[in-house]
Amino acid sequence: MPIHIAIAEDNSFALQALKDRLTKYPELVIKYTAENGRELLKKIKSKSNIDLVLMDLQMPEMDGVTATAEIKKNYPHIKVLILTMFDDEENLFNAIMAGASGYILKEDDSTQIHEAIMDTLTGGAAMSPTIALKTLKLIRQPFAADQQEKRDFGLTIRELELLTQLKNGLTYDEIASNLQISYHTVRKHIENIYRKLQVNNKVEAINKASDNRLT
Amino acid sequence: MPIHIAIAEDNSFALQALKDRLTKYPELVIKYTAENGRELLKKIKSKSNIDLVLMDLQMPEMDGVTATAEIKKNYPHIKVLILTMFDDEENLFNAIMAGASGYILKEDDSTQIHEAIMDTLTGGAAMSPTIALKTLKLIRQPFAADQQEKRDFGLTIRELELLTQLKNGLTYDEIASNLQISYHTVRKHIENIYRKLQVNNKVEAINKASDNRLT
DNA sequence: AAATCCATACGCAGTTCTGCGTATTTTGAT
DNA sequence: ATCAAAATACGCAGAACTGCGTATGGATTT
Repeated sequence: MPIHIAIAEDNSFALQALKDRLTKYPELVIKYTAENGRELLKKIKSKSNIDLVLMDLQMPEMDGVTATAEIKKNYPHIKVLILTMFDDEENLFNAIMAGASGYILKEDDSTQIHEAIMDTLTGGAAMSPTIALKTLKLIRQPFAADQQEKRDFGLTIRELELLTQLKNGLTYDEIASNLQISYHTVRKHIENIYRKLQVNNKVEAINKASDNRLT
Repeated sequence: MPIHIAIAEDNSFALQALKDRLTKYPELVIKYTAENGRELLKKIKSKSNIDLVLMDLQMPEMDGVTATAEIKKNYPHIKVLILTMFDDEENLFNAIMAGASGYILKEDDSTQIHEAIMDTLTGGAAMSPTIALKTLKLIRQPFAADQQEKRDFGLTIRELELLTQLKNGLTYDEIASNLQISYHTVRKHIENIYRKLQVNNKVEAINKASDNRLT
């Protein structure tokens, strides 16, 4: 069964190089190409249906992230694979957020490209280790806090104020000035906070407060 | 530089098969093995430092998910790669939540195992397309609206490791011990991190890293 | 071959933080 | 009005951190 592909790439040299690599797999049929996101969207609208888009990120008129978002909004069944270079992680991540199914490197050989396309169309996602790790970390975030029950440790209002100042990275002197109390008082409050939270330094106190949603 | 590895696997046949495949790469040094999570934790505590654990999921006494969580809590610098079969996605996902850096299939050949280990130790994550897609879907839900400007400040992988240790509230001495480098080196790294992030203390560095999703 | 970046390592001086003890004043509840 | 808790305040000693200068070896790039 042929796989219908569209390509968005403004650099004609890169485009040709990519097309050359795809010819090795006859089932990969390039239906049309575009030089930017806006042109791609027009062609998707007017031409025949496609299964997958290979999408560059930096393009004039409309960039790849925006184009990806538009495609997923209007044609959610079309998969988007991002064409990228190693040093473009920021946009790449945005593209994944916008709905891309993964990405391939511009220097990938035909085998790797084919594999990424197949992974994508069979219900997977093509992702480099670096991007994979970023997503793992993001995914862990909201769950980490829910794992343990939250306590309030009997902190007073004033102590919570101090904790907020600590969290902002202020020194004891700065906190004293902010709250209009002496350095010594700041210290005593923080001693009490540490005892209640059972920690021994700023960072631990901040983490524990954050884990328990005290600040 | 040798990579120090521990293995937790209760099936002696599978263990031997894995060890055989690792011998192809002399830099991968198996420091010790364990038949369950509890035994592994004991050995980590009592024996020399390791870089990475290859972890089975189904084990008696203490399963791989629990063991992973324990390791990441107490030794966040140790990477965990899960040993799994294709039909084990549920636990696998839990393991990733618990802090695993990725996984390898029990039937992977030595090349794939080596690649996964290297990906992991150089700051990436080893993930199959199937698992990758699961994480992508999860990640898009809660954070779709979250597109602020993020920078990476040119931090190196090593510096990001240091940042993670800082975030956990460790002292310089503890970090030095965890990463097996001198106290002086820890300080120099942190000085460089502060300069790149343009901050002057731990708390500010941690906040800035967190704001920009560096950790 | 030279230049650059990265990771490693050390010392000095100064700042900031932490634990412990002590003490007075203010506030709120009985 | 009294009692308890909370907030305020001070000093000492030691631990931890920070800024700055310097240096070396390895890896990468030019």
